[in-house]
Amino acid sequence: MNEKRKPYPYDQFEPRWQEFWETNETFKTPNPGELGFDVSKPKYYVLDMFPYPSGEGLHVGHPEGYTATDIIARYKRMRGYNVLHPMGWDAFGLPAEQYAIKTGQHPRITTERNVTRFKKQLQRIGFSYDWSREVNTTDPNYFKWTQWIFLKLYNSWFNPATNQAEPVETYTGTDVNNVRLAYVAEVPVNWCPELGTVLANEEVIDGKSEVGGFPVVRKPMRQWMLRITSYAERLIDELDPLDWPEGIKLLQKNWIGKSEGALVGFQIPDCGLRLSVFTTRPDTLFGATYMVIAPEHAIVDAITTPTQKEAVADYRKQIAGKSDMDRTELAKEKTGVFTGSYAVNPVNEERIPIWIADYVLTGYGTGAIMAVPAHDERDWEFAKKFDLPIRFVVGPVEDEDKCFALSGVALNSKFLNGMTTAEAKPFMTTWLEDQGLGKRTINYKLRDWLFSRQRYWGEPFPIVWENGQHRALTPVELPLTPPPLDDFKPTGTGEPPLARATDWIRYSETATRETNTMPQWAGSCWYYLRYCDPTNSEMFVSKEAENYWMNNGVDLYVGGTEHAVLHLLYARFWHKVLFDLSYVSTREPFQKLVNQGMILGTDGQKMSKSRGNVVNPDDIISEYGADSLRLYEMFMGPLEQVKPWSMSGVEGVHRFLARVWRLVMEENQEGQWELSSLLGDVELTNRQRKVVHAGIKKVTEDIDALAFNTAISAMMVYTNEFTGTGARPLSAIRTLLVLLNPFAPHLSEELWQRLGFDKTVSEQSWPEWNETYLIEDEVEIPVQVNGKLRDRLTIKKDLPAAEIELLAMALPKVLEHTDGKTIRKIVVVPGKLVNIVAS
RNA sequence: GCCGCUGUGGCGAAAUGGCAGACGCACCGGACUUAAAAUCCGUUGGGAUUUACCUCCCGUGCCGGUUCGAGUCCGGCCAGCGGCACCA
Repeated sequence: MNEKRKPYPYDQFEPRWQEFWETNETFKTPNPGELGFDVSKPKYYVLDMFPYPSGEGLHVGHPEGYTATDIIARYKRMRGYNVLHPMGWDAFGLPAEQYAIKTGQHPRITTERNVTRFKKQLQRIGFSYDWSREVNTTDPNYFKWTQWIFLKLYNSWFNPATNQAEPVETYTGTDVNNVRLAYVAEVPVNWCPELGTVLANEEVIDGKSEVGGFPVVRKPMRQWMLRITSYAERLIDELDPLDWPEGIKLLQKNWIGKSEGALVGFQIPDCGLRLSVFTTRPDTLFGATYMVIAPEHAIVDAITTPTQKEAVADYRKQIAGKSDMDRTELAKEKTGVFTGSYAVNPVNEERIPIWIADYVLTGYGTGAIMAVPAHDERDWEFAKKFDLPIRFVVGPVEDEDKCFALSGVALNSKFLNGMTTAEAKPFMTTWLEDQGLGKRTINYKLRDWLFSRQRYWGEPFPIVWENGQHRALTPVELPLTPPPLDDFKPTGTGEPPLARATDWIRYSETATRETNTMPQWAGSCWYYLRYCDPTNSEMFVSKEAENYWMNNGVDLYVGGTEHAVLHLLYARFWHKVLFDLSYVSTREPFQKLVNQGMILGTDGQKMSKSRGNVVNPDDIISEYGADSLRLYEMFMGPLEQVKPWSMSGVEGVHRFLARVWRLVMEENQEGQWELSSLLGDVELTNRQRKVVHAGIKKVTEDIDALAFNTAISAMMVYTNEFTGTGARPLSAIRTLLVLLNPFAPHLSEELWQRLGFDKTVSEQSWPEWNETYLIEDEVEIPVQVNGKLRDRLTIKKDLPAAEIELLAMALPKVLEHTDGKTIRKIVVVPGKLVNIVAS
């Protein structure tokens, strides 16, 4: 019946300290110019990826990154920084809307309830967020500025001459609507009938929606787009100096997919048109034996001959009915139809047939290719299937029955013959340019960002339509809030749910509102800026606050890899636009990025409800306390690594914290905790002093390197050293509590207070170590024979190499193992080791 | 298929090119206890040999290389995980 006796009373003091921090606003960070701001301190901005407050509540993956940043935040404060460490909610999104569709409950209510729950859960872990800076993307005072930034995009264009965004007023071309960074286009989109909305390419996985896994089909629709492709070059180049994991940089680069090549024009004599293709292998032009264009290509009707008309029409119909997934599944087998027309290869005047095939994509390059079957796998397959000619123009050709897609030496190529691929490429490009047949070009895989959704629970576009023309609202008309609705269901026609709000739509006698909403990514594109100045009603962030906190960007940004190409690319894009328009002071938002590794279930599998292996942080806190949760999440292994959860591991760190507790406290006869009788104001022994200083050094260096697991090991070693029956020096315990504070803030504060030390631990400055205490005058070094450990030698640290050698050679073990052998070499690394090479 | 990451005890892991396995878990043994829990102390990579202290051999996914010396550096594989996937 008795509740299990707790090894230490965390359940009593943890809530007390959380309340203390809240009432005292311990972690409130003033802005420059505000009361309590200290100009003399340097700034540090440490940021978490804010969560989507789902109905499920927090899972143990969240506190992993959040604990890491909290340790850094607390540590940096103790090291004398002004620390910005905020938290907020990325609260627009599909789950709340789906729930609303099912229950009729307004998404705002669901969202508020989830936010409250998330916040409570986070506060139970004792994070040192400045909650006065909390932001919520669904708050009109927040999305007012999301809409405002959208208007900046709408009212800007990318000037290639200056390589940056400028206000549309500087554009001198004919139609500004062709260059706006936010524009409307009729494009083939990923339409998800089940969700009743279109999705970005990034939100479609294997032809299914990322959310829900519903089928997605291609369908042309009128949509809002953001011209992110203008920034492709800068998004690649400006990645270089950032302190990000190389893998993530690479992921972004591959996503943007830059490739250099040439545009080549092919004449079609029969209709007088010219077909332009993109190729990265202009050196293989002599091997182009046919052409392929995408079935959707605009030129198809014009070039199809009467005899092929029916076949082409059939094929196009067949392709149009296929979803992307079907296409992928059928990718193994090439399909296509001959158009009946021929083009002329500009280098050799050869007539080559033009086909249509769905292996050529509309959206990339010009939607047309020159096929060089001898040197391209896909063209090879296609040529084999339809019996088209194959001509090798790069050698050495070892097997005529295989495609040769590598670099080599040009052959059968007239003026290119003998050149290596690397030489032939630029030579041919220059030749084409000189002849007026083509030009050097760079192509990107990145497409413009499909920015509209047919949903209710998102930011409405600050746009009205009049006489078929779109026009921006003025900033004073913001925020534009969504209308109240009873029915949140998709209309099924592609018309967004907002279309049901007939009053809201009517802007004036002649103008109606845009009914699409922005995607969930919108709010997270700039939230880190809002934290700098969260309540500003005049600007999205004041110049002064932005200048101070964003100087050199966010200093540390921690989050999961799943955002490598979505959020992190979008946010960089918006930031660059704001930079170009002089609203922010840095080219890049996030100076240093760290990805925490996923936490798996105890079975080593990804945590999921269906597997039933989900660990709930609330349960861990109830049973072991918040400090144990924090400590375990950090002790599991390196932050960036994927690692499985272990309940006995939690108990392990829990026992460690209990040992720290009993270092200071002991239980009396009545079972009450009182200060340990072993505590004393005693001098440290040399050994203890070394342990203290080595501990400070290790913990400090490990925190700086984000190696929290080894920092915790070091504190365990430290604690074990003083856990004995001997006297416990207060000075050593005091230092331990300071080192422990960023990791286990509740326990360290509680013990600090019970010991009657000054103020709180949070207010202490970080301890320094003294290197001289770490130097031993005697060291034990290994003695090896032929690289194998044979004995050890304890010597004075600065003993000359010659003397070490003598001592080593006199060791019985050494004599034994070198007996009968010739000494070839003796390697002495003073203070490190001796290696005797004998044979 | 391409790109990236990771392979070390029974488990999570640690190790500026220099004593492999710190720290923790689990296991085993001991102390305390009427007993249990908790706590404290100790053992624990594998093998051979020995009464015992000892001593020796093997060992960081596999094969090779550089080096006095490789978990660490280089080359070639293999496996697991993640990303991209007809991008011309």
